[in-house]
Amino acid sequence: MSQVNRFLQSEPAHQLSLRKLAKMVGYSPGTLINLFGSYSRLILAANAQTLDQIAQRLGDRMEQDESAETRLHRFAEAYLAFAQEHPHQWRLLFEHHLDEGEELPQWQWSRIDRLFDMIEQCLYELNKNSRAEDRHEVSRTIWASVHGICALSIDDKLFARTTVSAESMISALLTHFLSSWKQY
Amino acid sequence: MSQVNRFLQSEPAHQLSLRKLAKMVGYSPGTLINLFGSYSRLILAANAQTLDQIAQRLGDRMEQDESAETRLHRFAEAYLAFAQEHPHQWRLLFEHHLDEGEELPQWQWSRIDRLFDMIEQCLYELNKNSRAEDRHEVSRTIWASVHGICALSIDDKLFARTTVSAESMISALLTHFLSSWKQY
DNA sequence: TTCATTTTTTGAACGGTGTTCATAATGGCG
DNA sequence: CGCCATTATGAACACCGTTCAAAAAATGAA
Repeated sequence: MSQVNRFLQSEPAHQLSLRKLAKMVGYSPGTLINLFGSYSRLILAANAQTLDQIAQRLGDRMEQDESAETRLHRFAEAYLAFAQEHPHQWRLLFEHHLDEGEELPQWQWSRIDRLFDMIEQCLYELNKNSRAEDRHEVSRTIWASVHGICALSIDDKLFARTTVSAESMISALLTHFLSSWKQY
Repeated sequence: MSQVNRFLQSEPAHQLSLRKLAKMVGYSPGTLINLFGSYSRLILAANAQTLDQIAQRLGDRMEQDESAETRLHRFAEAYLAFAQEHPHQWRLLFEHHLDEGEELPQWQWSRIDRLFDMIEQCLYELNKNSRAEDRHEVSRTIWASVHGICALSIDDKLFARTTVSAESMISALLTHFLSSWKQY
């Protein structure tokens, strides 16, 4: 069902509909719905694919053997780049709230975990005295912060008088935060 | 049209509809639409009210004469508190994308600006050598970061093995970031 | 008050949405 | 071929935001 994400390259998510999608792939609306269970779960499947794309890009960016700190910078830059290149797709990934139904598959969970592990590994290299639980929390803190900058940036809700670049904001965030954190 | 936000206290935004709202306030759907122009603009008006609520709470929290750094902490805590107390209302404020139509009114803009000014004032007290443009960008960076933590926290998308508290994440973020930033 | 004019409100209608389900088409295989 | 199980359909349902001619209400002048 990559047709979903292909649609989202050019049009926002709220323009997409089960019926349009059905016409696109040559199926009846009802067919799609008893294949995925519901429209919401279809979106969930598309989001799973999106997350795979992101995971792969971030994984690639992490393989280089630079310093832990610049690796974190590359990580965040890649994350921002994806959000900027595929804003509709990226937004859908986070704005879709699964409705009391099933949780997302745990192979998805594990893939997310692996990404956080990369961050935590960098944090370990930056401060080998740090406790594992701290690195766990800090990895979430950093990622959520970067995520917030990306989100408000692509929605143009930073309310800046002069347009500020998300790149430099992320860079400043990481530089200052890490410079303090890595010394306890 | 505070009935909108009253509804959002107990039910998510996607459960709300023009027709339900019309029944609630005793008007016909069509009446509401040629009063606000469209459903989207009605939501915009409700969001304006939400932003006023937030602005007032943050403003109150800033009047105390504590140190600049703890004032920033109070600021972020109040922001998080509102998001946690009114998650649907808060989400709608940021997930509603205005559709190619009008911009949000500029009295709204100025109210947002005033909030950022408070942050920038704290930043100035923390580092009087800082340049104004830097404070401008850093205020956005801090706010976007705090916002990201709030957003992922109330959506429960932090993917933490043990539930981590958003409060401590925000506190750590501000502490470490500012401790580095305030010395250039 | 009465009547004409402007403003406000309505409700039916339109095209769209996700979802259900009896029915129909299809595929596999003795 | 005939039978069964799987798969796909499309009409129907209840809802959505939006439009607009007509009706109701408010206004003001005579």
